[in-house]
Amino acid sequence: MGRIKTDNNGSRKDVIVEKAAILFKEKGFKAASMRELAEVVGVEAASLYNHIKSKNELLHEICFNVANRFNHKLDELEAEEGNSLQKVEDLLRFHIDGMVHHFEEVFVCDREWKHLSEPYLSNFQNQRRSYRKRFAAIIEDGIKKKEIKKIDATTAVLIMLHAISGIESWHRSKQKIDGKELEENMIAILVGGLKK
Amino acid sequence: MGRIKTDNNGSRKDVIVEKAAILFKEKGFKAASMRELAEVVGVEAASLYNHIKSKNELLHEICFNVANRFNHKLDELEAEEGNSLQKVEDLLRFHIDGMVHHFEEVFVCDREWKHLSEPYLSNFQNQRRSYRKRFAAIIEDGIKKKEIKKIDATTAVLIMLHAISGIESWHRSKQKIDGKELEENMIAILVGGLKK
DNA sequence: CCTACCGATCGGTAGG
DNA sequence: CCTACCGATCGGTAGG
Repeated sequence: MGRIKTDNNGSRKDVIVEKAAILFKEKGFKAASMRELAEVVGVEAASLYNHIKSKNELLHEICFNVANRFNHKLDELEAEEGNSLQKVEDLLRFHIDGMVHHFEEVFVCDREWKHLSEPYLSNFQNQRRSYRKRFAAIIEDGIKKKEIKKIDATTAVLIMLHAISGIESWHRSKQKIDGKELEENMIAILVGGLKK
Repeated sequence: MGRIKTDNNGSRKDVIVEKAAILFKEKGFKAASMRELAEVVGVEAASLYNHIKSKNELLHEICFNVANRFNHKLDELEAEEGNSLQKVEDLLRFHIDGMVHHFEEVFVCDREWKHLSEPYLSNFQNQRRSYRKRFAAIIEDGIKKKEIKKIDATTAVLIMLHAISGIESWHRSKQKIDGKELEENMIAILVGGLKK
């Protein structure tokens, strides 16, 4: 029953989520209205609800898409053997790449997750806390192995993740340096700060 | 006419702005309502308008208070002679101190300035751009004098300012390390990343 | 500083 | 996918 037709809704919903990310990034979740979103998508506001359940669903779709990608990357990294400093660099490059190439979703996930509704909000906060702990554990491991200078790992994680979210300003700037060059500069400074 | 009485409104308004900063930080500017603010202040919503002109006025009061403090600090720093790396460290410590001790206002200024109304919005964006350029100029000066490693100064500024805004997470965390220790760790990593 | 209230806009639903 | 519309809530004002 509807086996064939329902799947066609997939791409339509994807477009809505994608446009929502752009809109939420520009105006903020609360300030963005469903009527504006409808206009961008090219339908009446009421029609959006044939594809989505609520405005909140759009936000948690965006946030969990992003969170899942990062969690998956971290899973991979933890499974690898090797130098901790190299792992940190690898993860940073993944984050930088995310900010450069999936800017809107990552930005919305970073800045608008507070507006998630329960139970998604708690779930998200737990995942976020866990992610940071695992990231810090890699750094601590590196400190133990004398590959990384002795610093507070939690603070280091906090610095790195937020530093990367600064790529927002890079997107906005006019005399943009090249994305690859941005990445190399960020790595030089951030990884440089960890070296002994 | 009203020379004496009008000044009494000063402290009352200050309380409102202060409470507004806390509320805007917690819920975001758009999601925070004047009725909630009134409740926190301890009056009816309508009574707030005897002290302020609009919700927007609260936001630009907060944002420009913060911006003025930072601009003033930078003025001082530029007037000094001395080592560029030291100046950068000094400015970073000022920013860290701002995030630790004037958390709500700085946070709101950082994250909610987009909701400023014209002409304040344009004014704010200009000030912000100018501030970053002046900060970058100090770093470039340090590179020229071989006090700082050769990196893109604009990227460095972007990293530092955003890294510091990460202190938000520190405020939220339970097993908080000491404020002073946080500062030293941040300086070690960030300034460490600039050293040759 | 309060009571009473306005016009605008919001997210979302009914029904086709 | 649209027209028509609802209840709730918003920022703000009038008048005392």
